[in-house]
Amino acid sequence: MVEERKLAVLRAIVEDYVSTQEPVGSKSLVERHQLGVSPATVRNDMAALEEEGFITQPHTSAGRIPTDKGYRLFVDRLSQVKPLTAAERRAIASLLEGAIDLDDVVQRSVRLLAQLTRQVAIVQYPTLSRSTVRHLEVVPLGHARMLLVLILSTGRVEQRVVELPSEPDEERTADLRTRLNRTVVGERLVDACARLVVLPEEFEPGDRGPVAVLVAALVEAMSDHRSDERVAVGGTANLARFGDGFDTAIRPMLEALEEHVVLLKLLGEATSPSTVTVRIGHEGPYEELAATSVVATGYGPGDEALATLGIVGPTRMDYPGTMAAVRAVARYVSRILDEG
Amino acid sequence: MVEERKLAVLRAIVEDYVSTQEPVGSKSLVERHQLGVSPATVRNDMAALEEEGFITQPHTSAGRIPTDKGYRLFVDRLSQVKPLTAAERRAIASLLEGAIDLDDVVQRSVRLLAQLTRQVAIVQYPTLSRSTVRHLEVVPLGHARMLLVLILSTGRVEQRVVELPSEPDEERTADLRTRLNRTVVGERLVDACARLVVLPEEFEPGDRGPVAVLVAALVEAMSDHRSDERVAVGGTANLARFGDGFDTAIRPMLEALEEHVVLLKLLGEATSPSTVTVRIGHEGPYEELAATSVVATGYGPGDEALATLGIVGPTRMDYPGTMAAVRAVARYVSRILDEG
DNA sequence: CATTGGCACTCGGATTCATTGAGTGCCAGA
DNA sequence: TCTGGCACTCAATGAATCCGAGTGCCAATG
Repeated sequence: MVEERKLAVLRAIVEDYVSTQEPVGSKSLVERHQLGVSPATVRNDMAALEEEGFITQPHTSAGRIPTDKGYRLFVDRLSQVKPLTAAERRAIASLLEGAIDLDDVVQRSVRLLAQLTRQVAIVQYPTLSRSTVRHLEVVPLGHARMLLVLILSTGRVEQRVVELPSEPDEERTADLRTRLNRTVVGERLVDACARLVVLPEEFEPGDRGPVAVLVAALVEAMSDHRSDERVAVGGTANLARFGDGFDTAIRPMLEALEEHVVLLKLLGEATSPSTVTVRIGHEGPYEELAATSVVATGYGPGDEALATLGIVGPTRMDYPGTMAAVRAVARYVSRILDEG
Repeated sequence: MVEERKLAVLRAIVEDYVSTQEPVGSKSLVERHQLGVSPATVRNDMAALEEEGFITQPHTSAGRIPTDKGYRLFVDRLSQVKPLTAAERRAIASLLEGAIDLDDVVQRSVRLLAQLTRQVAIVQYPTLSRSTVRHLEVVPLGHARMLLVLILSTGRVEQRVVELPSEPDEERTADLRTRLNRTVVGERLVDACARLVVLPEEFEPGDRGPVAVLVAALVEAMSDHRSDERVAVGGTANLARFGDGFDTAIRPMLEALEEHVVLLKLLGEATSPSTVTVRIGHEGPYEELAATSVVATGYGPGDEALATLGIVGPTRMDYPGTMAAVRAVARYVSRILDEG
């Protein structure tokens, strides 16, 4: 028995099963692929593959389907990168070029990814932790209320309204604006936070109270939004194509899609845009989603992974194609962030 | 034949069908309700109701199910307002009290509505057209770029970055800020737009260019966001409970949920918070959603309908309970907007 | 005249049973 | 090591049957 052919058989099984969604038998295998051997030989290989846990039969007298372990081997060693078509590349470029701001980029990406892969797409909004503060504006609203507007290098704008113990006069406000900006502009969020918390000490004792209130709101805006990271979801209609295990598989999926925390955990740690992470079935963190796989990667300017994007779909999916699409979108988005 | 009893029969049919999800026959009807007549009599009534188009049989020798027309009659004349339980009232109050800003109110409402009705909930973000301008801030970002921050009476904040032909000096900026605020503060968005477009004429001919650029951005921010109204969606996992017509009904639903324009059309015109609109099956604007009903109502401060919220579910739903929940949430949200 | 009990009739859904065929494992032979 | 042959398994398919909930109609009744 040739080891190499055994792997070829596994590859053929995965490919056939993904495209037909039906258990594949030895006969149809030799018909559809040039394996150069008889069905009986393939059967021997299949028996061995099953022994090793790469494939399994749903019931005796049926063809084989890949196990999670089988998909894993396929993804790691058997699949070739499937280049996108020119049309697809153009579609990506033209759709993303038109974006007007950061949020728009994210929303377009999610739609794009869903269309390309025909799966449910998830795009995390860029994390703020790595970005820097571009400007901080303090706007008095009257009645001792202040609007804080935080503008970040990624283009994101955060705002908070805070209530002060008393209405500060115009001069104090201007002074505050200057000093706050001097403290945070150009700094990374983490550093900005660190410098902010000690800022009140530089003020007159009488002014420390109000300043502390402002600082607290700012620190909250910065760190709060770092943990409570937002995600965009698209292509949920593709769930309807899930196939057989409909209500068993779709229910937990719909629930997961409502919980952004769950989605973030699904996407996992942001990796470099050139590395695509594939998590197959049980490898994921949720037992209820054992029938789904995640294909994800990081993205961000300058090859630095600011956030994660990816897709979720049935374990039985076209991994090479999906991985290519995910990687391509991540690269394009990264490039756009580079320019912005 | 007593006309009144016929209606009682229809009511009983609707109630039973909604709770059991199965066609209801004459015998089980008299068992479960105190109609005081025999099955044979009920059969006569049912024949009449079918003749008039209020009920139908899926196939001969089966029980009856209500038609859209039957549900309509039920909703209009037969259903009683089902008061919420004390626990539900408390849940609404406590969940909504904790909201920190407008967006948070909307997001909490959508979750609340989904939980109460166990349907897919949709809440439109309050329309800006009726709200007034509270403050307008102009922040120079350097490199001839300006940040415009628009704060509205509803608490919503819109921002735009505009690029000017040249960097204005500090004095000009301050002057601009003052004059812009004098023009728009306190005005409704529509009026603010109207006054803005003629504003450049008040400036020196040389300054009109930059001012016009700013005005254009502001007008865009105001009117743009009026048409491109946003909606929040929640409780999609409830789609999994849709029942039988799963993939026929769920597919178009998932697609609709991705298209906010479609959702807005589904919700329809905002009505007064005290009026709950019910659109049953074919009464809605989309043929593909003929198996779904919409229960919606307007909400907003001071009984003025700023936006719409509601739920979408199968025609076979608990209308009285759903209507009560929708109305209750709309009232609570309106009250909160009143205070804000 | 509305109501009721009786009765024949319908027909979808469940049950059973036989058939089919794709697919397997195993073995002897090339 | 591969192959053809062969007996075996078992899900899926379809025909035949049964069951019963539910109906419509009618004659009898208060």
